Amino acid sequence: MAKRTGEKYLSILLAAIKIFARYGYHRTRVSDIAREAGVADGTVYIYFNSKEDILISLFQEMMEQFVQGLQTELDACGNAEEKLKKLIHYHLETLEKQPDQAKVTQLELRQIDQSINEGISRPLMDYFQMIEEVIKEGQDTGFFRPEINVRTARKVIFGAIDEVVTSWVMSKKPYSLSNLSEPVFSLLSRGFLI
Amino acid sequence: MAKRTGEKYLSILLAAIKIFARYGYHRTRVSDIAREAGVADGTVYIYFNSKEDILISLFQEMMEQFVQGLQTELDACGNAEEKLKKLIHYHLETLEKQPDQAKVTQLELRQIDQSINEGISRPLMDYFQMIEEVIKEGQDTGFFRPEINVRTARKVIFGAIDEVVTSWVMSKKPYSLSNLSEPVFSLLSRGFLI
Amino acid sequence: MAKRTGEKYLSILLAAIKIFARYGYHRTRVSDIAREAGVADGTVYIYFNSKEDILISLFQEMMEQFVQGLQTELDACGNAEEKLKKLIHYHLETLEKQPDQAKVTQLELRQIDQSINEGISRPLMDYFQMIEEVIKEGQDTGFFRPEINVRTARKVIFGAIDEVVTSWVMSKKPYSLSNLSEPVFSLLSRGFLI
Amino acid sequence: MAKRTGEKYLSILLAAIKIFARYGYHRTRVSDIAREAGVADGTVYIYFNSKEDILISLFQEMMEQFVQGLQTELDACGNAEEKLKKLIHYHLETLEKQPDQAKVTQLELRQIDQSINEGISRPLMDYFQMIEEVIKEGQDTGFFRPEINVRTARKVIFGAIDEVVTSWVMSKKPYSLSNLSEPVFSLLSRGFLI
DNA sequence: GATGAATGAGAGTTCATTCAT
DNA sequence: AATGAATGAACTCTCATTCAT
Repeated sequence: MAKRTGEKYLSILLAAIKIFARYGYHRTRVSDIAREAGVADGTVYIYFNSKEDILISLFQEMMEQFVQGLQTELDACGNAEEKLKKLIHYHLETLEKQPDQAKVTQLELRQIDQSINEGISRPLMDYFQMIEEVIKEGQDTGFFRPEINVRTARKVIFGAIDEVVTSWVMSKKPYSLSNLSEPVFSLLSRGFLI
Repeated sequence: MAKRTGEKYLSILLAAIKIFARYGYHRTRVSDIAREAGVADGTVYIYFNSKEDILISLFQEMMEQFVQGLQTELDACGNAEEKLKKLIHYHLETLEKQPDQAKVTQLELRQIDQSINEGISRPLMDYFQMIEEVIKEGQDTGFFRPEINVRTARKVIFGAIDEVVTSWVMSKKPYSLSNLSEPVFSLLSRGFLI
Repeated sequence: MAKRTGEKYLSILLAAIKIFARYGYHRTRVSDIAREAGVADGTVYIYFNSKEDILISLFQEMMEQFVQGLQTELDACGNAEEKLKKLIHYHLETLEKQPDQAKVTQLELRQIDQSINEGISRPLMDYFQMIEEVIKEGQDTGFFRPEINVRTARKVIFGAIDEVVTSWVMSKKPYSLSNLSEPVFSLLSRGFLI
Repeated sequence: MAKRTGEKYLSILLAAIKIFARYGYHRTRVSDIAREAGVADGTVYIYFNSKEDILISLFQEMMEQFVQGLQTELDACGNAEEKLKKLIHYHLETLEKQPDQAKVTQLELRQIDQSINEGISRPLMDYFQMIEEVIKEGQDTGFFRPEINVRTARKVIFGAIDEVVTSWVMSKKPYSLSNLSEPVFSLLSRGFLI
């Protein structure tokens, strides 16, 4: 039923990022988004099924771009170690450059009933998949410890990066996020122990 | 204004954990909680200021217990390495034993407007503090790499554990959570590289 | 924010007069008015900001018509004495012909917090102004006693008429109100003394 | 059921005058009055049947005193003209000396559903009676015009005084109220005409 | 008599969504 | 496709009143 293409689709999406980031998901009215996008309230429902659908679509569009961009970057890397380093950097850098998106991703998106959310978890799965592939490659090529459980490792990596971003968003961003990619990588790759 | 002690305070809190875990924060009506607790709707407002206050108080009570229990455990450990291992294990084990609390902490709690939430971040700070102290101790005693930035390390550790728990909660818990403490510790302490 | 024009605006206003007069302001539910007006509950809030706003708007619309009609009548009078007579008669006659409005004006309107009510006092001021102008004219043309304080005189006149109406409304109207205009005028113009 | 005597009865009444005058009837909570009176919430219900009953009792006590005092004053007057003059003065002076009571009488009392209020109209009737008796006496003794309808005259007199007081209360009392008794009497007794 | 914790009915208002134009 | 007026379900919170102690 939802159209999901066209100029107005984009205006609404851009308006939504802005307004969600400013007021938060629950405090945002659909009419606020419509006004910011310069369309009528009803028009929003030509392009989206619901208010929640806007937020989810937002995330999907972002993830699609993110995953594509990440793939390109990874393809240019020589080995798994480089790839992991690149992945961390790309994640942090992308969100640093788009603070509204970062706010929506780290805070607003989590206000949606997680119980069902196919719409959120599916696009994430693609990213998770990529992380796991990097790990597997690292094991196959003898860079990473072979006894590591891939799935657990992925959770640790993603959780670490995600928390670093969340901290940054909540702290109102007084420091560079992408500068943290090196220490995060170092921690994850070499660990704490001497 | 809110009373915050007494038998009914506890009944309401226990009822809220159960109901929030079952239906989710937004789908829960205050009257649902009141009914489960066996009190009148109005009684809830003698002990709590608002529906949101219930959720936050829930978290605060849980964190207080958690932090206390963790402190006891850490005090019994010989060195920082052990402490870190214990911390990870305690975090996973505690939530595994209280799946309702885990659900509320990992999913429902994040549906509250993060923008203001002193009530959520303050108790977390205490936990963050403890993690950072373990790291510092590890550095002082020569177990952990001294060049590591303590704050970043804390985010990596907490993020990793938190993501492991979230995954478990969302997966409907078909596997043991506490069994993951060993691999998570191994990853964080030794890293990926061979 | 409130629209304040259109067909439905009027339906709601008319419904409100009827229902307020029948049940009283506090016992009337917004949904009662909506049903009587044949609109949805929410529609009321497109045209009015609040339940109180309906009552105040009601009064404002009535006063606007009242003041306009009165002006026309006064313009047709030859002198101040005639004007005062006409004013009293017009006031009593108007409310006698609109018993629902009379009830709302004399009883329900006064149940609103007087502390703030700009919305009530402003329209009244216009009427007070007209009364005072009649008095001044009477003094200028040598009909009325020149030493009389205009403001006090206005209060006496308005208070007298208002009380006569209130008595009539509370007595459930078993007698003609407009028939009292002659004796009221006589009392106010000539006084008690022989 | 209500006790209506005793030390606490009085404390509650005095507290109520103060709080009603300050916050208005509807914005006052029974617990506010109880706190001000230094008693428990439940105690209020030993002495009064309801919140409305407090307000009405307040008025009744005031009117009883008022009517008694007025009677004493009138008894000391030589003739009906003097009595009318005294009555107006006494009314204005009494409320001027008790501004909290004035506020409650002129504004808060009218927020009660007038439709039924026996409790308000009965005490008023006594006062109305007294006014009418003064008028009759004036007619009998040849001071007042005999053709005047007593009831209408009473409404005109009471309405005039009442409006003068209401204006004063709403204006936040920047002028002397009792000073107006002379001009009001002059207007009512001699009228407007030259 | 006095207390105050507990009750629970009650309604104004919001806003996502629809649909006639 | 676009509009925006209209809909009506949904729900938190207040507070007068009660009653066991």
